[in-house]
Amino acid sequence: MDIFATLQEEKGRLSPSESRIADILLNDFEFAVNASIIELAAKADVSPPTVTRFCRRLGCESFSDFKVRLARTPYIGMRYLKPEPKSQEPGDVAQDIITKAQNALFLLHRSLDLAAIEQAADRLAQAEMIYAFGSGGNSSMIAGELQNRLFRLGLRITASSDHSMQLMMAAAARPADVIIGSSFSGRNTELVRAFTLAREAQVPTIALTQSGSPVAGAADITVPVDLPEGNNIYRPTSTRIAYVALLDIVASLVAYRVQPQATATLRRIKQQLVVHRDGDDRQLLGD
Amino acid sequence: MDIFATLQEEKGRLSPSESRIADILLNDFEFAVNASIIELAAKADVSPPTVTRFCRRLGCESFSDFKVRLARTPYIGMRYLKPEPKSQEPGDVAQDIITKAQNALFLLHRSLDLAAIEQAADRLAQAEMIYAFGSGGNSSMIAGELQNRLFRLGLRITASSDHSMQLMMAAAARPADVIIGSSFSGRNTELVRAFTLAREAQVPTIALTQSGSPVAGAADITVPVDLPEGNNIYRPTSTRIAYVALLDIVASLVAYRVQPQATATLRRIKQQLVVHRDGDDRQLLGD
DNA sequence: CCTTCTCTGCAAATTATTTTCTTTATCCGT
DNA sequence: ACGGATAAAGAAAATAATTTGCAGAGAAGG
Repeated sequence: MDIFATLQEEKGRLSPSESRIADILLNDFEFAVNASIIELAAKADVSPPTVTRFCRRLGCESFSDFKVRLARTPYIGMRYLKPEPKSQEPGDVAQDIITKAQNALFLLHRSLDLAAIEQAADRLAQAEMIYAFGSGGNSSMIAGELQNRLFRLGLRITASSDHSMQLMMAAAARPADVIIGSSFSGRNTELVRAFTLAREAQVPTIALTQSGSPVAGAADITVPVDLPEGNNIYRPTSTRIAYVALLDIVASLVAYRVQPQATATLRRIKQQLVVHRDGDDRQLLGD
Repeated sequence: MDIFATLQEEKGRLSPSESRIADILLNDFEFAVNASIIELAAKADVSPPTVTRFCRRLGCESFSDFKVRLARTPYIGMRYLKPEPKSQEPGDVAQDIITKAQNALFLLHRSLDLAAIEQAADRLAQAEMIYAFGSGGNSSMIAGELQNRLFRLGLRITASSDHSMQLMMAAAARPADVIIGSSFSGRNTELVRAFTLAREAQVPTIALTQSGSPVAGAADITVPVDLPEGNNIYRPTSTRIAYVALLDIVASLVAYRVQPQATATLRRIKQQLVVHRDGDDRQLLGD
């Protein structure tokens, strides 16, 4: 558990002095990670022992343990609160995007619903046919990636970003199949319609979307993805990265469930590539 | 600059005692971040002053500065050396994938060629028409994403994962256009062919690929992506995540270069979505 | 108004880190 | 091979940081 999560929980119960220490952590992380206990105490206007006690309360062994944990928290999370990047310099832009992406991964990891993911993996592994739906650019990429990942495991899967096709496919699907759909906003009403249709036909549905959203409500299994979004309209959403990672997790779990079949399929695919290319089999599976 | 990068540079020049300290950092990171200078010295079989000197040599102010930097490095980088994940439990798999992804982002950030990126962004921003090429699943996703990101900025762009189409498009392109292609392996010979064709027709080309590879050699501008790959064939490549992030960086820089145009285009796109959906404009640009 | 509890700082004790100084080992030119 | 220079590394001392123990202040509750 990281420091800031604990801090969140304990917040109400902190004494005035301790709150002042907490404020410094939140407002001046840079100072806090680099400060000695004496400097930190001075800045918070408390005595060093109070800082030690504060650390203990947060579940740390000692001040140095606290420092290490503090430094190790993907403090990145804090930056969401900070204003947008300083400049348009490539270095700053790169730094900002990498940070946001790492942050998104961190938040994803913290909020993963493993039970839902496992359920989804079970269903996918057993499906006779998988339909992957997603529209609007980002989600269509996710649907495509699902196909890209899962066909390699020997699963039967098709992806579609076309609403009309999705409806027809939902109508054609059978109870042994699975429909999996992605919606970043959770407000893709056409996807809701397809899910509803599937439900009537007893076809199981999995949604990768915001929890509590219409899309989530229409699916049998929801793998929730709840991340805050940046507000710079020029900035592509780091949420995409989180979705791709989530998808990797799901695909990996599916892979373990269908392992023998997957190994054989992968071998055939790889062989095909090697023969077709230049015989160097160190290359990736698919470019 | 992070500790491990410096360590890499200094490696050859370290004395025996210092090498022993370095070994501990590399082999037992967990111990190292939590140890006091005395414990670390004892484990390395050196005296505490030697540890202090070691820290200074690595560019740190003091041992505590060293500790903080050590703790803050996405130490994740180290895990590449470690064996594959412990189990098939969802929690472990998730942890492993998130770690690998963060690691990939970290390595990407460290190795970014900002000059090349800037050149690429310049070219893209000025292009009359952009052709995005990529095949084989992963790279076709990247080509699609390029389109998904850049059309929003008001740029004219089409993506293709079809080799024959790519050749025809390369032949149809004019010198004021730009061809941008992705290849994870750098060995996509069809892409090399398309680039070569483009070069003959004086159409500028940009490659997102491994540096030193055939694809890189055939392009005018190469934005290098050089990352080690995991070796678990069931594991999708975290390199994809790095590519997506790289693409975000490029797209952001392009956005700044075409800002007025982009703002107008984005407004129109957003308006379209709001009207078409339920009038809630807090939703993402494209699902 | 007293008791009791919590919060907090002070000073002492402990522990950690750095500095200084010295020894040892190594390298190089004669 | 021999001295001298230089670098490496430890011992001990000095300094700084951290924790502990204790006691006072103040609030809450009877």
